[in-house]
Formats: sequence, structure tokens, C-alpha cells
Amino acid sequence: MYAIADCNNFYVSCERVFRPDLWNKPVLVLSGNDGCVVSRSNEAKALGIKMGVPLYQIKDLVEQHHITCFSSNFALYGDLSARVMSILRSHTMRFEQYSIDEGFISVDHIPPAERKPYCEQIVRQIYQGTGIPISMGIAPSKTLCKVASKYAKKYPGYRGACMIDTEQKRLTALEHFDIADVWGIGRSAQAKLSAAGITTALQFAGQSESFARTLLHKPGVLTWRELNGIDSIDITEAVAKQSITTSRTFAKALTELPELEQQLANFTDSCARKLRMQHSVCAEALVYAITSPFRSDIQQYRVVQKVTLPMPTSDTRELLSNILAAFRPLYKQGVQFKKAGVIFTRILSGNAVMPDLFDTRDRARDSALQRAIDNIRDKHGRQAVILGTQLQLPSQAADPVFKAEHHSPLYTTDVSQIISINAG
DNA sequence: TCTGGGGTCCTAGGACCC
DNA sequence: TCTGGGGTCCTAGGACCC
Repeated sequence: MYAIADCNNFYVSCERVFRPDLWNKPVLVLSGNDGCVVSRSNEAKALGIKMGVPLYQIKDLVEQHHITCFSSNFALYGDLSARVMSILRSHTMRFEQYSIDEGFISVDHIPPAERKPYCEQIVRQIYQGTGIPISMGIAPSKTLCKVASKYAKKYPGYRGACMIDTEQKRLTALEHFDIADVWGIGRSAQAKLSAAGITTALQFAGQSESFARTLLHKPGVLTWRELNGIDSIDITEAVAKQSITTSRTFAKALTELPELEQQLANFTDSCARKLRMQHSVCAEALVYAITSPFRSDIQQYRVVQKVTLPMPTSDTRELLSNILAAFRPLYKQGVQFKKAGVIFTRILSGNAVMPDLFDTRDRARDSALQRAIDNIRDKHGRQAVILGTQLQLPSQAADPVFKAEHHSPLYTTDVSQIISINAG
């Protein structure tokens, strides 16, 4: 048996931890550049605001109902996530963090009759310890856990934890569950199932396995099995990432090469730090820059370039010089680049690299320098040492590349804020 | 005018080999 | 004019997740 812990409206809940006055009020958290809605309080959902909707399309609604909006504050969300996950991890030997706001645990070590009260207690503990409300679902497969957690979220009577542990409960739960809300069923699968007359999770689970295979292939079979209580997606311990991305949409399109290079330097820096944190090296990367796909009035243009590193590396300078060398020839004057990014695609373990006889770099020296830079930044902040390419350009003073007009303070990570919280 | 960011897995089809 | 069959590996793109 597994249990999932799923934070309720996570980003909104994080903001409310430090703004208790916003309980029971409509609240939204916005994506980068305050573009789209990415998290909604229950009150905002009740007003009909959909996930992912652009802010400008609901401006009137926001004003009319005095909805509080926040720019996303990932330093805060990451920090609170780590606290929630650490409590969760303390309850079991088998734990998997599935996303920033969800984690699976095994509850095999808890006697069956105590599992639900045990999870209710975890819900209370996490709320008391972090201020974040969560819901839990307990079941013999991860997909059924997700179903159960949605019931726990919807009906307060479950006291935060819903368990599917009998055949009767499974049938009843699936009967009232929309197939589109099942974990693993996306838009495409839903359309195919709908065409076959299937609208509930129970109808799908009641089909034959070969029906699921013919219509939805391997992933569909997995979901079908899981809905029928056959545990098919085991808990997987954290492993090194196979790809690392940093990308941004710009508030105002960029046209000049130096400003694009500055952004690519920031992206590369961010990816490379994550790479070194998991003790990996990168053998191949992708750099891209594109015009806005929403603009039908301008000529679309896209740069997508594979970058093969001469040697697998995690050195920011080496990665950046290769990435910029690949990008420069494809840059075109006059193009309005609205979004750009860097993806590290071929990632290897740091100690699996073969030395190259013809290598021209002094790698011992490079890595000593990189370590020294990392140490300084750990102590004194990310801006303490940067590459020249990352320097703020004079033209940007009154012209922000990124927009964030509703950013909350760095409550948990900024030293001055921590002092003021303790003092208060 | 304004439209996010970061991942994983699977599949079909091409390249290549014998 | 006739022109095999089967296997592996790689990659781009799609689907899905939060």
C-alpha cells in the first residue's frame, strides 16, 4: 500500500503562510512576467478562473472581486517544499518526491486498520510544522492513491486522508470519477476514450486490457492496470536528472546580440550549477531562441542548435563559450526574440569521464577555479561573482527583461527578512 | 499589447549493419 | 528488367505530468 501527500493549491498556500489575512479570500499566483495563472485558491476557482489562463483575459474579474495576485516566488516555494518533504520522508524508508508539491510513501509498515488515522496525523503534523495544508490518498497503486487524494481534498469529512482498500470502495470511487481527471489520461487519450463512449474511470477500468493497449498503447495499459488495483508503478528513489533546462520568456522581445548573450550566460550558469550539485557533467546541450508564436503579424524565426562539448564538463565558462559559439552564427539582426533557453541533454556521472590525450585545457586548474567561485557564491550570494557576459547592460536600466510586479518578500531565505520575522 | 517553466517516457521512422 | 530480410540504434516529436 502507498500513500500520496499532495499539497493543496501549493503556491497559493505558500504565500498565505506569511499572509494569514488572505485565508478565505481569492488568491492567484502568476507565471513568469505575470503572464498566466499557475495556482488558484479555492475561492478563485469558485469564480471560474481556469488553470493556465492569461492574466489579461481575466483582468476585470480580478479587479471586481479584489483578487490578490502574486508573481511566482520559487525561492519561497522551494524552501517550504523541502520542509514538507523532510517531514514526509521521516515517516518511511520508501519515499519518492514526485513533484514540488507531491510525494509518495509506502505504508506497508503500518497495520491496515491504523493507516488512515496515521495519515490524518501526518496531515496535522505537516500543517502544524509548515502551515501548508495537504491531502492524502491511500491505496494499493499510485494511480488509485491520486484518485483517493482528490476525494480527500474535496470532502472535509475525510479529515485530510481518504483510503481505497476494498473492492467496493474502489468501484464506488471510480464510478464517480471523470476519466479526464485520471493520472496519465491527457487530452489526446480523453478524446479517444470519449469517442468510444467512455467518460468515467470505472468504464475504462471495466474494459479488457487489450482494449487499453490497442487504443492507448503502453502508457494506457499501465493506467488500466493501476485503476484495477494492480500495482505497476513502483516507488523510485531520487536519481540524477537526465536533462536540465533553464528558459525564459522576455517581457519585451530582445533583438540585440549582447543582450541575448547575457541571457544565455545566465541560463548556462543556472543549468551548470544544478549540474554540479548532482555531481554530473554534460556532453551535449541545446541552445534555442524563438519569436513569439502568438504574433501572426511578424515573421516567425527560430534558432535551435545542438552543441557538442569537446569533453563532458560541468565548468560554466567552458559550457558557455561552446554555447555562445554555436549560437552566434545563427543570430539574425532585426529578429524579435521573445523566448530563449539552454538545455543540457546528455548528462553523465562526473566520475565516469575518460581523460582525453589531446585535451588542451588544464582541467585541474579549471575545476579549482570553479570550486572557488561556487564557494564564494554560497557564502556571499549569487551576484558576488559573475561572468563578464552576465553583466547588466546599460540599456536595461529602465527596461526590465522580466516583469514581476507582485513579488512577495523572500520570507524564508533573505537574512533581513528572517531577522524581522523572529523579531516580530 | 499582454500568453510559464521544467521534467519523463514512449513511439515511429530513418540510418545502418550483416 | 529483375533488386531480401531482419535486427539494432538513434532521434525527433508527441503525450503526459506538475
